[in-house]
Amino acid sequence: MASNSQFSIAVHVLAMLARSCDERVKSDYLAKSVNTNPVVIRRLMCSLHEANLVVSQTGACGGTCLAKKPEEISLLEVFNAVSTSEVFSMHPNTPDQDCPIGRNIQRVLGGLQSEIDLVVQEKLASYTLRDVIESVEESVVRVS
Amino acid sequence: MASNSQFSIAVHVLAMLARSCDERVKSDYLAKSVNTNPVVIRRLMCSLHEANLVVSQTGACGGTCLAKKPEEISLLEVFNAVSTSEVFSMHPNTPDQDCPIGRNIQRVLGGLQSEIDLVVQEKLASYTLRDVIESVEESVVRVS
DNA sequence: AATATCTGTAACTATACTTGTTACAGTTAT
DNA sequence: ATAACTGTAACAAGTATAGTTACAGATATT
Repeated sequence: MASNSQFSIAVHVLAMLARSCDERVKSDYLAKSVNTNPVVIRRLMCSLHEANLVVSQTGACGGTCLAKKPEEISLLEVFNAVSTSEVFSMHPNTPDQDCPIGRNIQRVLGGLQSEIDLVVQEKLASYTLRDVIESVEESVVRVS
Repeated sequence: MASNSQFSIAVHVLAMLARSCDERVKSDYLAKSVNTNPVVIRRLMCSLHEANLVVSQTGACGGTCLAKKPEEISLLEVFNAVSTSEVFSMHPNTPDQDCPIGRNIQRVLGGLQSEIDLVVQEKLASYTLRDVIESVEESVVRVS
């Protein structure tokens, strides 16, 4: 229960919202599909709302809708809305600055990290929520 | 102290070994440069040894050397030797199989994960330990 | 107006992962 | 023999994630 699956849940939930068009969807309903607790969904919705990806309404007959059309939501936006960590982390302790390698390794690793982030972001930016829905539909067709 | 920095430490340590050519390097010495405990280094060496990247010798005057030349060690090999997690994780619980989205989302996300892994791997494969050392040396020159 | 139904959010627990640390068995050079 | 290493087990500490309960606040319905 330790690794971050927020992005996976986010894509799942957003696909559900896209399927419901403009009808508000309740966190209970989404939680059942994801197989988790409604509060987990509502917490996630908070991040998605801050990123302007969804709109929620409180009260009876409340729920959540997409804030944009599926083809206007890239997976990069979703990722940035919920992601926390990088592909690899720097060591938290400062290396020995008296060592030629220790003094410079963080700069080199930082550059590598930036390059990797870039290709990941490019890949994520190349897909929208619409693409996800279409892939899901293809799977549905294949299965039936 | 929670995110995995094994890859960063591995690159740091391997760069140190490359700099010492065929001289055996002790875990105490490496630990000082990385600013951590020698056991952390020895544990990491275990993974690197399994991946045939280093050779160690026990006993007095023991220590570790590179098993190959720096230009023959790609960062992808290093990453695969130590990495554990993916860029994003699947939700651990199985989604509701009675829901059209729930039934298919894992397949779609798995495909995305594979694509992302591929571009990350390509990027990592494009660099060797030699490139890292050269970048470090460049930094040294810049600083002095 | 009263009620039922939602979201938003705080607080707490459980679990798992990573690192740091101590300790010691086994190996090797001197 | 002794000293100096690695390999590795065992445990503590810190932190991140998710699950859960509880409740305040908002809103539609009656």
